[in-house]
Amino acid sequence: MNESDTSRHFLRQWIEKDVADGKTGGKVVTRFPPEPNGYIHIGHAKAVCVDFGMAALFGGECHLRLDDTNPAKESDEYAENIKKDIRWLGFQWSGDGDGVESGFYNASNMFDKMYEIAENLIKRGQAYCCNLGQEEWKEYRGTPEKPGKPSPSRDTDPERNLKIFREMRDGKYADGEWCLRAKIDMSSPNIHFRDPVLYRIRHVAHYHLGEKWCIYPMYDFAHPIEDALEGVTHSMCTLEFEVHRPLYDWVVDRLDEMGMLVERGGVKIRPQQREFARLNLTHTVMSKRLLLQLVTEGRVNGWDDPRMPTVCGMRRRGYTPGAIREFCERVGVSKVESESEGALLEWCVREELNKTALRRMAVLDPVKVVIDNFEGVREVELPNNPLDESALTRKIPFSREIWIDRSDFMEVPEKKFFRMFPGGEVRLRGACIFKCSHAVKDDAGNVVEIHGTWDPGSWGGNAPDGRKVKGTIHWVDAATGVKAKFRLYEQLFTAKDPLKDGSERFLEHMNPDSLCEKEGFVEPLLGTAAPGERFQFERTGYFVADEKDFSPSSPVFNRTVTLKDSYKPA
RNA sequence: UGCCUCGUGGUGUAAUGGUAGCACCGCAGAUUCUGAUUCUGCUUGUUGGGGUUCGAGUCCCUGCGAGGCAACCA
Repeated sequence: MNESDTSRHFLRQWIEKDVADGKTGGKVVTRFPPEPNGYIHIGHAKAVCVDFGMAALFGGECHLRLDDTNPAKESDEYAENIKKDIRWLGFQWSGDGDGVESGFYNASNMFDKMYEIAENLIKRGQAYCCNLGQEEWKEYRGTPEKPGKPSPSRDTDPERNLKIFREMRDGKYADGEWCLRAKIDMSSPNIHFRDPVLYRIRHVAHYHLGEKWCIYPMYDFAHPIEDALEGVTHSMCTLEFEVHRPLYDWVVDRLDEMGMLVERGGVKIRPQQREFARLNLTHTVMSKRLLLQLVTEGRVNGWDDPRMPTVCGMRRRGYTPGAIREFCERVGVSKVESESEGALLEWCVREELNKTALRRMAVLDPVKVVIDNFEGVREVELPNNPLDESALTRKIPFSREIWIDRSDFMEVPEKKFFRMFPGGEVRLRGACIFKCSHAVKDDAGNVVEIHGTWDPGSWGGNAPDGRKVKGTIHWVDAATGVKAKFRLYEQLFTAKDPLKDGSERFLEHMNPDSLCEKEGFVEPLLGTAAPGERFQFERTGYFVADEKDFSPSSPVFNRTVTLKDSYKPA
């Protein structure tokens, strides 16, 4: 990615201007703030690319901050996997790798500061404790069309508020009994200004801090504080937070009044929030809740199921970090809610793998071919990657009996089928020209064995008389081929938008054929592949040795993506 | 019917008052020992109406459409 390739989208122009205006104190600082309550998916990957990408573009830094302000749903397992996935995507926060991790933050590490700020707000008469119940709360808040009305506690004096707030902290009250609210404007057209809740009581242990707190800050209060205290200059998030922005600015203003904004290069750093459209992908769902449902109901085999849009799922599928980054670059950044096509992601994957994946031959649905006039064993030499000479070549044994794919044979060829059929000639990739004589069938009419002869003058693949053979098919030597399992993946959902009938009915759109398991043979070399290693199986697709289930004695390959196929029977 | 945001080919995005461009998808052809790759060509677009301007996708007004906001979630 160089500068001219990068789109000059509105966020970039925004930051450019702030840098020019000297607002950043010499360093652009962004942040990626996931909540550790699930695995990150391709949608988060776009945010990671934007957050880390913009920082890198301006020579600044991007913090990884776990926004762990709601202990009810968060866990260390999620936290660790988020870090792993971001590293895998190819991004680094300051100090990652040398154990310092100065660019890594937990929101929960700022709880002391947040509490102090909350007390300050109370003392300044800008926040108060409120004990409205759920129902009353709703009634007092009003609706978007109707202004709210003040809580009876709105004008309690700071002294008493401070006392109650400390009692909240000390565990004197039950969940929901009291909360701390900002004192702003109950009649604002923006509901987030109607005295929003700043702190709520939650008698729940925090995965990171244990029992230290029983009150926890709300996102709208915590986020601007985190940004400000970390010296973040540009805080980018998704569109639904646009309405929260005035509140974000309100908190930053209060921090400014309290003299709590950090200074850098003689400049007071005022964090600013801007919003861009989240990534949506066709034929999948992106909501953490729905993905969790797929996992817990066993509709897929875990968060890292290769059909999942999670980063760990895509990794297991064989997608590359580079392809994912390229995809995020290509879909662009804007404020238009849109749905990108999965085809573009697949194109990015093929684009990279075509250049880098070693070529191999694998037969997924084997049928035996006997070359009646072939004797002994010969060796075929083929390039590991015809696009990259430095990848060198490999040698593959070839003998009288081989496996080919069932789909490469037709007893009665249709028009424009130029693979194997009785009476026709086909090239066996890298080996020779073969003329099929007949097929042996079982009682049910299934082809069980194909016979024919080779042209002894054609070793290497070219006819001695220069005659053209249009079709070339792949094969695996039966004597030395290695048995292998293949997992063929397709879209998890048949509908472009699985949520079109509402999220409660999205399961109805699941693709029953999203996973198809096959058993066949691969060329001998593949028995020693490393888990996670990616290949192109010629004429078939890109595959990866499964990172969990592959072993030399029982090779398992996941299909990453098929090769483009322009074969259309006439 | 409150407030906020957004409408450019099938999809995603560019054009920042001056020739509507790029990519993916699709289609057609060339090359090819992968029906892949590569190469060439093609189809398809500014939400309607009014206004400002020499000139509007861009600015203004208005209609239409889409989305967001009424968790003590993030």
